[in-house]
This record gives sequence, structure tokens and C-alpha cells, in this order.
Amino acid sequence: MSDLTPLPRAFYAQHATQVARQLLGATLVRRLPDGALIRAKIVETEAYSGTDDLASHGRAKRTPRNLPMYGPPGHAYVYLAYGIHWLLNVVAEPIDSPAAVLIRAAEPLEGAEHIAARRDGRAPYDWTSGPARLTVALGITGAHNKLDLTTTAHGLWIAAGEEVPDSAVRTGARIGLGKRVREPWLSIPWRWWIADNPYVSR
DNA sequence: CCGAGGATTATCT
DNA sequence: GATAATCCTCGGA
Repeated sequence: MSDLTPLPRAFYAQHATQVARQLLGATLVRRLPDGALIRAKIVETEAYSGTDDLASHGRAKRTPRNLPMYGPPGHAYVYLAYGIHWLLNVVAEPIDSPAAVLIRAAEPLEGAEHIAARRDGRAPYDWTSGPARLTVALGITGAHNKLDLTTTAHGLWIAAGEEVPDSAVRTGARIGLGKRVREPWLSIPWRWWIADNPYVSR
């Protein structure tokens, strides 16, 4: 039985790039309303940090949408992209420092049958290999925005998982950035993933 | 196999 | 009014 204790708030208080790197291999845990448990290993993340980062929602001043990024670390920041997709982020860095880590993909470890119920007819590696697919698989929506992920109280948290050695980590530019994003933010290697893992997005 | 374009709506300008 | 940290489908080769 693995230890499902939530990671402490101090972990998320680090710079978003540190959090993104260290979240690789960690276990994303979801307790569904009916009590069913889903566990998934995080295999791909992206960091967004600072008011200078043109790719980050925090690039503007505080707005109703990006307010969670300015809030306490370890809370969820969930927002709707393209009018269709919910994306899950974890707030990083201390209060008033706008930063978050986007959870882009994860590998199912337990409760695959509960994911399959929502992803009928798809190949398993299509279930969670993308930020919007992941939220569908785990039943995450805007209702989870701002929730504290350092407690098990809300049915969603992150626990320590396996250590991923540097030799198995790859980095690259972030994906799907808008056309307003210019260098250096366009190419800065703030995306992390586990090499050769089939659940990493394409 | 690959690239183009549509879906669908909260949020910001 | 335009845009968006994506995904899926469809048409062409």
C-alpha cells in the first residue's frame, strides 16, 4: 500500500520550475464522490511564472480568473480553455507571486475502470495523455478551482511517488502558446516530461 | 499518414 | 469583438 499523504505546502512554495520538475513521478490522487479511488503518476508538466512571462495568465494584473495564481501555493487553479477544456494547474510560489504548474499528462496506476467509464472506446494511452483529457479522466472541472490540494478533504491531492532520475527527464518549449507570446518565453524550456513514457502528450 | 479547421464559452480588451 | 496553456474529426493524398 503506497503512502497517499498529500505533499506539504512548503513543497509548492518553491519556484514553479522546481515544482514542475519535482512533480514528475508524483502521484495524482482522486477520490470520486462515490468513494472510488484513482491514482495516476504525473509524467508531464509545464511551469508558468511571473508577471514577465508572456505565456502565463499571470502576465496581466490580477483578474478574477488568474487570482488563484496569486494565492497560497498548493491550491488548484482550474480554468476553461477554448470554451471546452478544463485544465488543471497547481499554484506555486508564495502568495502574491503569480505562478502555477500545468499538469499535462499522467499514467493511470489504479482505478483505470473508473476512467474507462468516461473514456469509452478509447485506447488507454489516450485517456490521460493531454491536459484536457486528464481532467475528463479524473472528473475535474471548474468546481475544483481554488481547492486546497494539501489536504484529502476535497477528493483531489498529490502524494509523493517514485523518484525520477535526471537521466529520464526531458525538457522543451511549452505547448499551445498563443500568438502574442514572444521570445524568450516562446522557447524557454519550461516543459518537463518523462522520456519514453507512452502517456506523455504528443 | 497528415494538415486544416471547427467546437464552444469565460474572460479580457 | 477577439482570443484562448486543446482536442477531435474530416478531407485529401
